[in-house]
Amino acid sequence: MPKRGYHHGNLKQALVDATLSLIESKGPQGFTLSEAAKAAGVTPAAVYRHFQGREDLIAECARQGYEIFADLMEYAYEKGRPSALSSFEATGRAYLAFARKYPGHYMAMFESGLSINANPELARVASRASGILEKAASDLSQHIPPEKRPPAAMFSAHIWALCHGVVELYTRGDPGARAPFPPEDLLESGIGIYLRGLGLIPQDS
Amino acid sequence: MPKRGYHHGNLKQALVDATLSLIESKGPQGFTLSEAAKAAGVTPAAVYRHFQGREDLIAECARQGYEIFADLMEYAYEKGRPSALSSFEATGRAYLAFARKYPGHYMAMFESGLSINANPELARVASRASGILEKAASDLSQHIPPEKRPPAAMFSAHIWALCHGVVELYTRGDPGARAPFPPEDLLESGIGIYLRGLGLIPQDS
DNA sequence: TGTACATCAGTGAACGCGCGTTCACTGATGTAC
DNA sequence: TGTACATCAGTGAACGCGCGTTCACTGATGTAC
Repeated sequence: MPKRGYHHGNLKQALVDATLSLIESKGPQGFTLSEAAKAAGVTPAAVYRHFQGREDLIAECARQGYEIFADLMEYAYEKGRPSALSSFEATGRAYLAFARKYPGHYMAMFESGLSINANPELARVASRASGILEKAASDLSQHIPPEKRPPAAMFSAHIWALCHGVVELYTRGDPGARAPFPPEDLLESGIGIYLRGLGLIPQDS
Repeated sequence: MPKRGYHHGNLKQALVDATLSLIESKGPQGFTLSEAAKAAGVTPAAVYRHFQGREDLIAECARQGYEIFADLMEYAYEKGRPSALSSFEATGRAYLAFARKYPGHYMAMFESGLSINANPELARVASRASGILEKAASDLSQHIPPEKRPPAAMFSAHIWALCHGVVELYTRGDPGARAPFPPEDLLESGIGIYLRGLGLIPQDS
């Protein structure tokens, strides 16, 4: 990061990075544009060269997050093939891994309260991410007899909700949030029981 | 609410109520102490007669929320008896119903970022709430053969996470959050599949 | 019933502060010739 | 290679604003006698 001199060189990304670490430590509403500027070593006014304001800055963090997230999900999905089951399980694991590894991005995406649809670019990249999980769910649903097959969108929503709940409740380092089990184990076992309920894993395994 | 005159009469609760509706509309970090005071028809300084500050005000909202929440869960649990299964399912439904009916409380409890353990009274009432779900899970686990019985705390955590995920992802009126299914149905079907996976509901129902 | 007095909830002014945003500017960089 | 000039990223001062918090105060209420 060549920061010396009058011109920063790569201020836009430096601001995003500063914002990400502020979000991580103080929450998406817990910091100011001025703080982000200072953290990037720059005057608050300089931010306006690259972003329309605070909201826009957070949106860019979320956008980059969705991009990374979708890539990870895609990679997990591909790697699990050709087994639909292992693909599906891998995407669940990837979800949690992402939340762990990129907490700032995760919070910008899911906890900042920004409206996805207000920003077309954001909507596009977000739907790329969710599309992959839906694809994995749809592949998997082929293995359920048609007459008792629930809509793929439904169990992709179940898994998404379970993943999100585990992240929010058991992953945060909040003093006071006691995690009864490691989140990874919790998610793994939860998904296992769920898939057994769908008849996709033998009952006695 | 007798508000006329110099003395308010019930300012403490009026402040809590004002805060709850501010949280509901602007998020737990999206309002100021001064706004809450103004909404209650009072000078910001008056707040300090009843609370130590903003944080303390939110904590009281959360405390009242946990109290209501625990009562609802308890009621649902009792009402489902003596069937352990129906008790368990009822607590899941109660969770979602609470989140829907008391969004301000819910956000103060789960999205405000306040540390439960920093406030002993808050920790006490919060554990009363989670204790009920764990009890329901423990009752239910008696119906699983001991050798394949997972810890009750584990599947209470699974259900808690699923409930929370459904609320966060599919209940919020955010423009852009399309809910593929009504949250109630999503939760109901998710829990159903999960319980089938545990062998507590016949596979072909 | 009336009066004196203690209590205490809420006031309003004051404080220092950091915010977001604007603006004319400055000075580094890159390019044309 | 050198020079003139256009570009534009970042500066720093300024603005009006609302914040949280403190303080001496005021005036309503309740109670003792």
